[in-house]
Amino acid sequence: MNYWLIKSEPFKYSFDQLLKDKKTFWEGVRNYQARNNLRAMKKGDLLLFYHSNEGKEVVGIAKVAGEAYQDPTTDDTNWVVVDVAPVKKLKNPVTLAMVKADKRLAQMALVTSMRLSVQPVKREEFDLILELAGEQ
DNA sequence: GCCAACGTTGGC
DNA sequence: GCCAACGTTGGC
Repeated sequence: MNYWLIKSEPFKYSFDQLLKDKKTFWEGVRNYQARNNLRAMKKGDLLLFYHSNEGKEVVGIAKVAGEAYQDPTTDDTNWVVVDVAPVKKLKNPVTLAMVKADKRLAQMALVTSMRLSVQPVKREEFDLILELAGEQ
């Protein structure tokens, strides 16, 4: 089981929208590193859902509902999407400021590779985020 | 809206 | 294959 963090601008696709849709395919990734992370995802992997720009916070947990396949929105075979389903909304969103303020999370890609839109998360980091969210 | 960081493109 | 130019992302 692996853990990941995916970013979305809330006005483009928010976690609430995902809760409403029950399932979506994660499209629009046009960065090789992010793409490679998508390809590495396995069904059942857990995802932190981060809102960039507005909010700048982790708002929910989602999971990989289906592994990478050709992005249906383009003919370019370089790009893939994965199926994503909501798990739960966090009681208290974890803001970027909180993550940055916590020394234990200083190594998170969210801090070190700010612009990467699909990034791996360590199990300890995932647990810490849940702790900060008041989920455990 | 600005700008820093960073990834990609294209000329040489 | 280098690197300057350019475009995009995302925090502030």
